[in-house]
Amino acid sequence: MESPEPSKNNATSSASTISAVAVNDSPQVQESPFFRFVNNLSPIKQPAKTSHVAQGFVGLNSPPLVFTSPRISSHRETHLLERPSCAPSSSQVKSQSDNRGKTIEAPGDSANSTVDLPSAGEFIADTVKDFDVRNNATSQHSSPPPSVDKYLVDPADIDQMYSVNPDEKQPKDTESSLSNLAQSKKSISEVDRKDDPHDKADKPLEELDKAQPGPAYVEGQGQISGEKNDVLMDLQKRMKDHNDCTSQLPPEQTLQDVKDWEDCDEMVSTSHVGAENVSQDASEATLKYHGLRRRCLQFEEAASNALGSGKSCMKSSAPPSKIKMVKLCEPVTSSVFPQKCSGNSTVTCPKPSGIGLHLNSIVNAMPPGCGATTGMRSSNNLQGMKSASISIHKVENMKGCLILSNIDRQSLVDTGNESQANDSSLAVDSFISGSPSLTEPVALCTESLHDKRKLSPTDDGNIEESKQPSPIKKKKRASSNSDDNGCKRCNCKKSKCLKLHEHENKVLETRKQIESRNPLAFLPKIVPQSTDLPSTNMEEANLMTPSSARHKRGCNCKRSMCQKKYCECFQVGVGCSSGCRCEGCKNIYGTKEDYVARDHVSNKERMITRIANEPDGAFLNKLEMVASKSDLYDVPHLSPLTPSLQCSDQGKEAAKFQLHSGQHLPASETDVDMLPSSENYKSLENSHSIITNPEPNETLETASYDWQVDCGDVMDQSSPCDLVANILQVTPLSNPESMSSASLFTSSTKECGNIPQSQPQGRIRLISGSSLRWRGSPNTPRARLGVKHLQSLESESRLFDIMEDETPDVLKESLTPTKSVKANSPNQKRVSPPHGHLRGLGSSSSGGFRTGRKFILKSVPSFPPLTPCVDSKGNSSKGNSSEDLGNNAK
DNA sequence: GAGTTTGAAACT
DNA sequence: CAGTTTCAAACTC
Repeated sequence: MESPEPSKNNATSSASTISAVAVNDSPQVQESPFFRFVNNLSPIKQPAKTSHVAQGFVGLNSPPLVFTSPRISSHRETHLLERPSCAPSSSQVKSQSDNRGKTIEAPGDSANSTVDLPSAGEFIADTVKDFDVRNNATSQHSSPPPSVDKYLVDPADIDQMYSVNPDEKQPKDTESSLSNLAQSKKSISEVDRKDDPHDKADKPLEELDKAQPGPAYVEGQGQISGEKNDVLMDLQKRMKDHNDCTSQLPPEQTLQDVKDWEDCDEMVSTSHVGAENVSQDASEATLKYHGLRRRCLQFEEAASNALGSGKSCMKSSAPPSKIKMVKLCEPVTSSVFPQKCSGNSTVTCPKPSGIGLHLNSIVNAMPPGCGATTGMRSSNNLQGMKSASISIHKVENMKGCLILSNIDRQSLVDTGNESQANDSSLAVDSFISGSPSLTEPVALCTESLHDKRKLSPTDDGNIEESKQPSPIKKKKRASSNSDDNGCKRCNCKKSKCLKLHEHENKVLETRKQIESRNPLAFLPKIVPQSTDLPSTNMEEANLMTPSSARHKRGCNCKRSMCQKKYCECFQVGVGCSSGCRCEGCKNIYGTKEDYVARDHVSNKERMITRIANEPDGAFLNKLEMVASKSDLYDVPHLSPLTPSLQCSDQGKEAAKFQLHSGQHLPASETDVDMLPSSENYKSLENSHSIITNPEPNETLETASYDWQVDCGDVMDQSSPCDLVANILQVTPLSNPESMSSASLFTSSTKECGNIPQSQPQGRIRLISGSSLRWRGSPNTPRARLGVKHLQSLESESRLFDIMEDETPDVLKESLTPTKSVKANSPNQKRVSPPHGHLRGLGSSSSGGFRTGRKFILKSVPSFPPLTPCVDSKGNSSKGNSSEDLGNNAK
């Protein structure tokens, strides 16, 4: 940070980058005619610092080709680091608008404008090219999976990138968050190369603050050609439809749509990159899209934060952290949520889903890069746009991930920067706790997390006050002697405690060493319970007790009964879990004994309540309507989509499996694989009656029967609303990207590992059925259902295996479909799944689902994987997820 | 503030 | 893996 030396840049920058730096930095270059020319172009004639800005600015107005080449190269180098094409695209659009808005304003404020402009302006031209190239390659894939790959980034690279601009990671405004993020990402590379580290740290923040989408932004939209307007309008329409359906639509679709939009934006931006201006209408539409993107991006951002949090968080200081904190808090309480949402994005605000996005942005998105364990979540964040529950879940996960990532970063970054470690911890703490002070030690961070959950949404910034008013807390803090740096002070004198600030350097070194030996060494002890389903309403928020989080290692109390601070679990305000070896546990936050049962029940209740409170009542209504209209066996108009059919089949299979094996599949698994058809859904609803009067004339019927059987148990516990809710949640699963949503379920189920999953299964199944309706593709003949059913069987069996075993090995060992089918299906009719067909649809869906499942599994782990998570990649994800889980468990 | 209790960590 | 020792924090007075 301090010294923008070539050496630093070398890691990420190419020769071109170096050259650019040299141009800017070297006095010779500055004196060169070219440099003069550049400076003349931009109002800012400051040396190196502004130079890059000027370049960016110049690029916008009159892009000198000379700079472009290095930029392009640099940009492309960082290209890998950047997430999906959409992010850049959005960034481009936004950057343009911002730049223009800034350009208008810029004259007055050169410093700020310069800062913003460079990132946006510089990259625009370059990025346009890149995007064009990308679009050629990737635009064709509207499907999420390909984009997911893009998300994969080398953590180290990401770290470097983000580390450069700590400020950028925490945009104050959600509106600006996207643009800022994109800008930051883009600008980071150049800024690092060109700018003085100080500038990086200080100015970006200012820029971000000013970069907020204001009138200037709208104005900046400028003018757009009629065609573009049409396109934008079209997009807008779609967006509106989306919004209407978004809550209803499965995350998958949402993601796809978002991506589509992004692609569209990209297309627009790229095509018009030159000097195009976007009309206000278009801008509005784009803004909406941006809102969606923002969500996605925010997830990414969150992930990025986790990755790069080290520096970004550190210097961002209170404001950014606050902002994020707010976002985090939002999900907790629905009441708060709307307010905050209203401000920024029109599209997402009204719905909790929007919160989810924000949350997602904050949390789980632990992108591949997030520290050692974060990887999975980020992907989830990206995907889990819709359900508030998902968002909440993500938020929690994000918190954990952020913490972890930050911590990890601490250790990792510390090596390079001593101050960073402290800063990162602070950032983490501040970020999590939302306390502006950034004074709490990392250890407290986890507490703040839990406390937050307890806190009312209104508490926003001051968690500390709201935390545990009990004197104990204060005492603890006092004892901990957390200093301003966020490092926990202690009185360890004989233990060579690394916490002692006196030995900051030693601490850093030691940490580094320790980290090298054990990457997870500095992970937070408290891990947010991934199984906890996100809560959209107050009830759920209330449910978010500290017990929702668990001590990573668990306590070993034998005398204190976990009622005193001797107990680590109690200390951090979390309930004891199965991992605890305490005796006579009486932890007020939750006893070990109650942990399993309570968790299971709570998850179920949360699901129900969330569904009931789902803001998107329309969606539920639709589902109900569809269900009412369609008969179990006659649902021509409802025509379940092919995926749904598969799902239904799968669900049946799952049900069969349960019946025979007696094992309960986690709902998440079934959710992922199964897209319940309307028929199935209805059958589920009528499961009881069906059971009594089964009419399995056809394979489909049989399947429904099985479902019913399985659902029977579920139905007892879950109301139709649950089914609907489950369906809603499940729906997203159809898309691979939607896996994030699915991940919620999976995660919950996973953590609940000990908990009987009978109910979850039923829910899952039900969900799958409902999802079918929702998605209802054009009519699908029953025959299809039969075929798909077979396919679904395979997928289900695999899912079963995966779900049953939380361990990665199990996940890897996808059960052969035949195995599960034979054992499970009471009705031998469907036993043999058509492999070919499955691979076509099912496998694409099932395979994709698998992948998605895998993703889910990964996302579930509270800790980010050390290796960059490959969310999109099923196999890798499986292994990683499992590994992560194992690590987390440990 | 001193002394005791407690659990974690390190060590054997 | 179990037992012991050391240590610092939590707790009590």
